[in-house]
Amino acid sequence: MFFSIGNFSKITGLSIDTLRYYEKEKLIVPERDSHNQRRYTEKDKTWIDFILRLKETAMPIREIRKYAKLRYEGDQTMKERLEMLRLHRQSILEQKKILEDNLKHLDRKIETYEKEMLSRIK
Amino acid sequence: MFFSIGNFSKITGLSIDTLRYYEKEKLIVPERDSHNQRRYTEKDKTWIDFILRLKETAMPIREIRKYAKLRYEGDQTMKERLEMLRLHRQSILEQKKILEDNLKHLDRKIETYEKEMLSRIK
DNA sequence: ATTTGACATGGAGTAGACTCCAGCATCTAC
DNA sequence: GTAGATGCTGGAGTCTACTCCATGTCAAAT
Repeated sequence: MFFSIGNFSKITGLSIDTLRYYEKEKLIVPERDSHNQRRYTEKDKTWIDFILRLKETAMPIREIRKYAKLRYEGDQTMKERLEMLRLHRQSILEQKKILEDNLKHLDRKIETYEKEMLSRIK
Repeated sequence: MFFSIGNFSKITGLSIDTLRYYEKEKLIVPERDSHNQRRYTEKDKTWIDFILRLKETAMPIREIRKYAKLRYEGDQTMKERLEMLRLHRQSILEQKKILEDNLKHLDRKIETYEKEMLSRIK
């Protein structure tokens, strides 16, 4: 089964322009049919879902491109990719820590505000 | 005690240009001395630390400006600010959830990769 | 008295990640 | 056989958040 760029846009939620931009940046490079139109596959769907996860965890396109390059090079780059994933895992843990720290701080601030509001009513 | 923009830059870790940019965006507007030079205070330090926390939790400058405006308007805007903080708290929880979900997924992927690597050695 | 250093302003430039557009090809429906 | 939908390319434009630059003021050091 293949998807045209329009359909792939719908199932991924990415705009057609974004898909073409990602292709220009070599993140995802679909095959072309006899009329030079893009044919995205199920595999492309799996791949873009992972790309989106990398984006959600703040990986810049430059870095995703590095990973994509390895991936398109095939199995012999597995070790290198695994290394990238391990590093990225660390980055996610750090992002989580920052959020948690800020959440704690925010909760204290909200509490202070609430007390202040109460004392104002009295 | 006052800080010149140079000193304030050092203690906040923000560049002088960024501080001036934040002022243009009305995030933090320090007093001026008789020579029109900026005089940042301890309060400004506390305030910018909070701004940085908002930035770390992905609040755009546009939104921080809204909060800053309320804050500069004084105590009567407290309720509104509290409401903003509560909403922002929700946003942090959502960001955390996304990270956690992605971490779980990444961990499974790493495991798969590791198994694949092992089976390759055999 | 002049050089140096920190500060000021207004405006231009940059990086990243899209987003939009003009001009052209192809397929389908009427 | 023409209109409309969909696709293609190359390149320009947009938005956010800075970052850099030219020009100018002022005070302290030499």
